[in-house]
Amino acid sequence: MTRPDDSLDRVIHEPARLRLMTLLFVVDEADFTYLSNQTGLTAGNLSTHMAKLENAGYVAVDKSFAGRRPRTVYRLTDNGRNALVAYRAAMDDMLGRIDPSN
Amino acid sequence: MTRPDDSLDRVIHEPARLRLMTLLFVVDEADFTYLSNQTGLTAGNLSTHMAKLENAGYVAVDKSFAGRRPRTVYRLTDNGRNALVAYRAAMDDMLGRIDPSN
DNA sequence: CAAATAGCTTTGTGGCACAAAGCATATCGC
DNA sequence: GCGATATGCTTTGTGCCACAAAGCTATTTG
Repeated sequence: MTRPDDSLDRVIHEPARLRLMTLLFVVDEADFTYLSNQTGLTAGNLSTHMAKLENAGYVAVDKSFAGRRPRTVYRLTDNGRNALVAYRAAMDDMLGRIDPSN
Repeated sequence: MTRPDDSLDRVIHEPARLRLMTLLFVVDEADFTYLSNQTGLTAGNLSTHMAKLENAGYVAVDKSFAGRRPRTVYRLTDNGRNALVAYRAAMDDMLGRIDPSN
C-alpha cells in the first residue's frame, strides 16, 4: 500500500468547476448570467460551485449594481490560475502515455 | 441554459479509476494485488472500483488459480481503451487553452 | 490446531453534486 | 397601483458514491 492519489485537486477536478475555471482563465472576468449560459448550469448549482471556488481562494467575487440590478462578477485569483496550471500539468502527466495509435 | 457538461466520462473521471485505467493501458494486464500496490487503494475500494469498470464494460476479469491460491487478472477491453482515448481527447480539448505562460 | 496471512466482498457512512424551492427586487400589462 | 412575469441569485432536500472498516473463505505457518 503506497499512497492514495491526491495529485488531482478535487475542487478543480469536478467537471462543472473545471469548465468554470477554464472559462474564467481565458475571459478574465465574467458575470453570473454569462457563466450560467455558457455552462448550462442552473443558477442553484452555479451558485454553490462558485461558493466552493471562492472558499478555496480560486475566484474573487465583485458584487455591484448595474443600474438598479445586482451584478455579480467573477475572476480567477492568482492562486486560482496557478492551481489550474498545476492541475493541467498533473493531468498531462497522467494521460501522457495514452496514445490513440496504441 | 445550454446543456450540462457530459463530455467527460464520469466512470473514468474518478481519480482512482483514471489511475487504474491508465495503468492497465500501459501494462496490458495486471492482477489485483499489483493494482492495489501501485495505486495505494485498499482492497475494498479497489474491488468496488474494478466492479464499476467491469459493469461499464471497460475491463475484463479473469479469475483463475495460481497453484491453490486465487488470482484475479484484469485487462482493458477494446471498449475501455477507446473510452480512455476519448477521455484524453476531451480533456485535451478542455485544457488546451490553459497555458502556464499566460 | 490455533493464529496469521492472502485475497478478496460486503456493509456503513459522510460528503457532495444536482434539482427544486425560496426569496428579494424590478419591470410589464392593464 | 397591483397582480403577473422576469431577473438574480441563495437555501434546502435528497440520492448517489467514494472511502473505510468489517467480514468472509481458504491457505499457510508455528
